[in-house]
Amino acid sequence: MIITDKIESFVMHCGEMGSRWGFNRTVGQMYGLLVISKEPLSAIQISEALNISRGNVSMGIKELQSWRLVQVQHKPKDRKEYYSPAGSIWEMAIRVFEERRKREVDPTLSLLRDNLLNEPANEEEQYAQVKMHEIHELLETITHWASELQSMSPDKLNTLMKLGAGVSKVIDIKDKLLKNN
Amino acid sequence: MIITDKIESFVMHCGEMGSRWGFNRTVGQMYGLLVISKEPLSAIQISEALNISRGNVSMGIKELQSWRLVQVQHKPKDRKEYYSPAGSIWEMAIRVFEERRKREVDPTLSLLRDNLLNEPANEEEQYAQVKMHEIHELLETITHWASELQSMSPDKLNTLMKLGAGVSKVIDIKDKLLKNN
DNA sequence: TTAAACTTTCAGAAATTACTGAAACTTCAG
DNA sequence: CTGAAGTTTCAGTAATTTCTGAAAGTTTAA
Repeated sequence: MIITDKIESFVMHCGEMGSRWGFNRTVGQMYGLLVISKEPLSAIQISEALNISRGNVSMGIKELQSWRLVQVQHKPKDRKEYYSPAGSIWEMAIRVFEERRKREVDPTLSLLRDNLLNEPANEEEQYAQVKMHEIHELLETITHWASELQSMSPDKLNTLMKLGAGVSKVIDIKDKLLKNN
Repeated sequence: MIITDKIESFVMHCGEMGSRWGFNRTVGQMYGLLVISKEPLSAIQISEALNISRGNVSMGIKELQSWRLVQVQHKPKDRKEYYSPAGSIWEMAIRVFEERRKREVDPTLSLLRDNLLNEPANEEEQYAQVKMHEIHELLETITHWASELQSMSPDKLNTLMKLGAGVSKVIDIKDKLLKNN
């Protein structure tokens, strides 16, 4: 585990960004390290490379597993567990996206659904409910869309993204075709 | 500022989700409160409704302004500043999305760009660089796509989202049409 | 079984982040 | 000007989150 400057700067950056991405500094560093390491790493190697305690590594791995971002491997004649990133960069992005949706949006959707069941008791609540309804609708539309996109193949999705705003024109054409029929 | 149970549960929820959405508890509560309040609120009203100090409200408003999520208003014959959410629910979502991209993705893109300029010094770095390149490409594609989507009218975007995975078929049709010409 | 080699857990310490409240600052009516 | 009505700042404190390291737990080879 020789960590050169270049690798270190990337790993440290992942640490700094960690909390913005939804985990904490060391978990961010750990993931960064695993992603750019050619070989899977053992808990001890991670703890030495990042100067953190063995226990912390264990908790961090657990956290990364809850995000479905790491994989455990074993080497022959060795009882240690070795960790490596689960899936391609593309899958990593999908998973982070998906997990964040679960943590950031789903609880809100469920709260809103509950609140929308009761009749508003006064004018203030009436207004509040209208707003909650708007938010609910928007979040529903977005999550539904997101899950449909996720079900597309990476390949198709790539085409779609590269198409960019051009998709708007394609939709216009479709509308015209439909009218003519 | 009568806060009924229903309104309170929403506001408190925004508080709990606050840190996941990128700000802290009180900032989340403040924003939730502003969103479901029919009338703009003064700093004092916010501080009383949420039981937080006047100074904290000031800092929170500053934070929300940095996200471009609140607007200041004035009432005639009144020197106080009144705050209300900036823009529709739709715009709110766009802004949160945009600001988060700035904070969560842009710094990483710039780090990756810098790192990719130098030649890898050894095999480990070689591998690291390949990975960084993959990440860079993915993030570029996504941010570029996101900014194109943002430039579409809410209306078009809505059509697109409602179309969902169906967009894939539309693209297929387009490809066929192109081949025939 | 045993014990070595490993992993996990968790109470308490350390580090970080958020909040308060008082002082400093700003604005404006008289 | 002056001072009343407001806003902002920030040092110190409170609350929360993260990290450590030792103890408990697990697995497996012999």
